[in-house]
Amino acid sequence: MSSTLPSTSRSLPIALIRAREGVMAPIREMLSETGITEQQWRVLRVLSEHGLLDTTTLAERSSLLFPSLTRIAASMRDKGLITQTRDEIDRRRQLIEITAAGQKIIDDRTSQSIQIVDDIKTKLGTDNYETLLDLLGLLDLNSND
Amino acid sequence: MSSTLPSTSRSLPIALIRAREGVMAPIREMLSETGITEQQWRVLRVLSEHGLLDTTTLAERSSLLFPSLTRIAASMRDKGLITQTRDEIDRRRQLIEITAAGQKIIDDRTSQSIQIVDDIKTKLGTDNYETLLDLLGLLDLNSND
DNA sequence: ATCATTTCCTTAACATGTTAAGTATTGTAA
DNA sequence: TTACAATACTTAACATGTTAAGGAAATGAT
Repeated sequence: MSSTLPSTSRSLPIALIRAREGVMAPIREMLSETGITEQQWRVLRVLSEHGLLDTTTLAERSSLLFPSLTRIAASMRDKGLITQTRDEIDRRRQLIEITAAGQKIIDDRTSQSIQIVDDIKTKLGTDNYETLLDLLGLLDLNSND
Repeated sequence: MSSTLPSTSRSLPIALIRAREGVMAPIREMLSETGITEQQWRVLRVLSEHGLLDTTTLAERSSLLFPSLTRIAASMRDKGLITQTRDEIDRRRQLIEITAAGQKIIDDRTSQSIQIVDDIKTKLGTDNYETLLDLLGLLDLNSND
């Protein structure tokens, strides 16, 4: 198909990193006053949306590797943002739930978050925004091609 | 524009992370035998394309933060993949260049890299691939909107 | 010339990414 | 029931991401 590598300025991995920087910059700014990281925000969002989850499912839905989530969950438990309990039926499993304090971090920033998403939609155009999500979905390993 | 946050399954930051996973998986597999990381590969690619570069320009073109590049460059120098020299005119600057050993790592894997890119183009379709790069470019902070 | 500012880079500290090895519990099959 | 395999995590070790502080050289204003 091609006979040469694309210029690094037209490289998909680099484009993905830079796009992520652009998207995350305002979110990070929003979170700077909370003392939580972008990853912890993602965990809170997933827990808020799905309720009680085991660690494996939480890792998958928040796109975090297991060892990262182990550390992040410990840190979030210490901050009182989540609770961890053992599944009494399958004692290997750990069940994680958001606390009121964790939910409040989300609730207090919902309108600001919506504004950030809307700014991106405006920048791209809504059609392009949806197209972009669809194309990115095609690259996802764990999707059904 | 919107009144609710998107579901986390339709979140742009998460979609970007997952797409990156999908794109990088075969590249990581390719690099596993070399002992260099995905970031070091990026540095080699940029240096190979642009020749001698100062650290600031190299960081920008390889999309690495300065402190990361400081560590990565030290490690790559120790491995003999790059050389670091001081700019004699502006002695604050450091000039970095790829070595023959570094270039060989690229040369030995060029066809395999092209194949990986082609696989992605095939998966998306070439038009979609170009569209995706263009849309991602719109999200880049440092681009001229 | 001198001092403050800016630029270019390094170091530090902590969080996460990544791979591999380890532990405890459950499932399975002889 | 016992031994082997699989599952659900945890820990370890090292690399990178991220923010803040620091150091050295150049620039600019006085």
